[in-house]
Amino acid sequence: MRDPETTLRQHDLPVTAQRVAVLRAVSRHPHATADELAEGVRGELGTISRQSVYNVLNVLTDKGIIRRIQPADSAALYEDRIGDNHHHLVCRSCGRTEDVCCAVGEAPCLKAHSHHGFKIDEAEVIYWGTCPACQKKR
Amino acid sequence: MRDPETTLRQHDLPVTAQRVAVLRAVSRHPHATADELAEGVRGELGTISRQSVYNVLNVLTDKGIIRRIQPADSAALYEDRIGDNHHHLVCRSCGRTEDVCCAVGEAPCLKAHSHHGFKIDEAEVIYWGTCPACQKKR
DNA sequence: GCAAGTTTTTGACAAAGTCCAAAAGTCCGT
DNA sequence: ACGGACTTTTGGACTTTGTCAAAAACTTGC
Repeated sequence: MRDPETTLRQHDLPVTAQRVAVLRAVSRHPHATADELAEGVRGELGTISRQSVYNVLNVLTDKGIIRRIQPADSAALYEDRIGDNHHHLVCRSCGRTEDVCCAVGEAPCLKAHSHHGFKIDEAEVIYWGTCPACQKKR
Repeated sequence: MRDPETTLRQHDLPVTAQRVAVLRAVSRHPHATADELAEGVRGELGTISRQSVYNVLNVLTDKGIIRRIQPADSAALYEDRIGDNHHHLVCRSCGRTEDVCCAVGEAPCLKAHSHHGFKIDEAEVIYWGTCPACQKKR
């Protein structure tokens, strides 16, 4: 992703310190929650309100600049990488999240076209399992 | 699904009025939230506490009697159909949820074996789109 | 029936987000 | 630069979804 300010201008968004800092935080910490990102931003800006973090994340998500994923039993996570159709692998016991390239050929999962008259725009895949560290623990 | 009492006994669960009623409610209303199910149960039993609904749903989910799905921006939904590897289609604007049989051949999506050392036990697929009713509205 | 062990209930609590109105900032034309 | 119009940010209250804990009420097996 190019630098935050340019990205914001390309999407007709006024450039504010908060938005720049949130974008950088998302870049630095992929798969972070809103609260974790808020912490990251505070390290850079000093302070930011919880509401602003949500505002910014919502705007950026709406514009397609970042992507929100919401695994079960966890707060929403945000990430930088967009448009490359990758999926996620989540550990059931610790919540650790990893990226996974689409497993078979090119996006076979998207083929459920027009079922029930729905217009489908995305297929989201989440693989559930146990990460190496948690396998050892038991 | 066979009758609720038999199902409970098969899993060594004491048969209580609440459990039977919740099971029936899940059967009657696939893809309902905990609150909607509570309403359904009240129509049958008169009253049930919110906590009991959660207790029962958790026990049933743990035993694999029902399945919980948790689409983004929605409370958890519960359903009867288990073990047939079907997925879900969710309307972004109204939240309507439909079942979808696995789109291509037999569960191609499950093939992301052992990525990152994870032991994968389930691949969950959610198709996002717009349902027919919401397409008309705009 | 009775004892032993589970469930259910009630009420308080926690996490993640949203709503609202006031204060502060950004951008654009001059 | 500067001012005004418009957008963001803030802070606080509120909502939703769900969990925790202790007491009261059930189920079950003998």
